[in-house]
Amino acid sequence: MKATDMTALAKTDDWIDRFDGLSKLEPGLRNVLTTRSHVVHLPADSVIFGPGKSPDNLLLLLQGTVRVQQLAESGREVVLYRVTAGESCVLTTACMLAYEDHAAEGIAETEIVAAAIPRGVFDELVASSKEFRNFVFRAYSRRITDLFHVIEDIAFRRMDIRLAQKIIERADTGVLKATHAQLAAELGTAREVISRQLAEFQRRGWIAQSRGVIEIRDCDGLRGLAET
Amino acid sequence: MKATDMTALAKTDDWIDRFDGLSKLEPGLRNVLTTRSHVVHLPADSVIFGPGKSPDNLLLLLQGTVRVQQLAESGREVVLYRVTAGESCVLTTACMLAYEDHAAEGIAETEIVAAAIPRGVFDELVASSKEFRNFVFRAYSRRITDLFHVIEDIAFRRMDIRLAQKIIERADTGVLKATHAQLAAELGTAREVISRQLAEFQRRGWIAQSRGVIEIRDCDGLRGLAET
DNA sequence: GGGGCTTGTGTGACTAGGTCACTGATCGCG
DNA sequence: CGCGATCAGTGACCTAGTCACACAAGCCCC
Repeated sequence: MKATDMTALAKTDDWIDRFDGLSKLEPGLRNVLTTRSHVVHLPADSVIFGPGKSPDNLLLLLQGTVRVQQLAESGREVVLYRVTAGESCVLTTACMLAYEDHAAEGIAETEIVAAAIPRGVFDELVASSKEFRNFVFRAYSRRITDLFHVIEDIAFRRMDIRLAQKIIERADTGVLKATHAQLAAELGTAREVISRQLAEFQRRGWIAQSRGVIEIRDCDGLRGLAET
Repeated sequence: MKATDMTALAKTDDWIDRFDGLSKLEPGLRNVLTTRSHVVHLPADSVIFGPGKSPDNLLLLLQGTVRVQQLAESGREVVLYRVTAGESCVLTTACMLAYEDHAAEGIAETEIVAAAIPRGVFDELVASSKEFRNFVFRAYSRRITDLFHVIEDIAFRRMDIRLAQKIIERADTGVLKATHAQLAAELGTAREVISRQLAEFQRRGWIAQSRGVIEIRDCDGLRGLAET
């Protein structure tokens, strides 16, 4: 995205319409949102929140994606979910600040443009708008569903199936740029496990590999496994 | 709890004070709560909510505990968290109804007494009371923290440690009434795994077992493992 | 109070997944 | 070109989950 576009975004309130649940917001409240929030730009790899760093703004993502992951002391990680443009970071604000320190952190996967709503404004909007309340609770619901899904995956699903799904899901035009270590962190397992599974996928002709890149060769093969 | 006590509860509004975040609620709203919610009694093992059964009341637990667990198609389960007296079931209402069908279900572990707040009243209270909003968001926060904890446990912690912790946590006066199968469901693993671990604990003199009962013999031994 | 049922527990053999300690490959860069 | 850093492959070993059982303890119900 070019700087000029970003400036345009910052100066208009049309970003509100990018959020499903907010488009029907009462005009007066739209105004509150636009005048009392500010559009922020963050570079890729920024830590949005993390242990000891709770944000005091609710972020509504306009551009880019945020990866929310859980870290263990051992250094291993799992990706919990991703927040994409048009979504909000609810868990990470209203929630986080209220309770203890979490082992979860949110990281900008790309450059990011977001509308930051201060805590007070958030509270005010929740109080005054049914639309906004629905927006917030729907966002919560989605995230919690995501968490349930992660738990189910980790506890009950086989690694080979989860890996095949992940490859299909994240491969853009048949190519996925990621190291084995990154995929391991994504799925909450060890690098060696990924290496071995990918070697097997390759042996079966489903993928081709090179340093940091996986190329899908037989998507149906992968899909066959993924849908088991 | 006797029936007479329950009736007394239903007729007074003093249950509100059992909830930390609600005791300072504005008098008018206390009234809304008591007149427009009703106290319900449920027998043990009632399914409060589950796949295809989303509740349309927010439950505030006065007596008893609710176990929230995730089921897989395979039949295996994990316990996600428990709601105890003085807590609310937020995830299971505001959340559930909004989004897709979950694989999670809530079950009464004991006989239950709860205040049921209809959806409309909930919305009204969220709109009109900052106290109530904080109550709700704090409850969300706690639950989500619980979920994070479950994910961390399942993904990164060893079974023997988790089992030792669970025994300590749930053993009442040194005795835990539970079958191996129940403990397995609790921790999201297989019955055989529990049987083997318990056999090992017994061999070390930490516990004694009989059908459906585990008795702690050496709590320090268990604790030593649990705190690894 | 001895059958038969149901439910709970023990066990061995096997597979999947995670850990450790390496080696070798590839890349970027001075 | 050579060097350090990052990425990938491998074998040995351990933990955990699966499968297919056998066996044991309580529970009716004559």
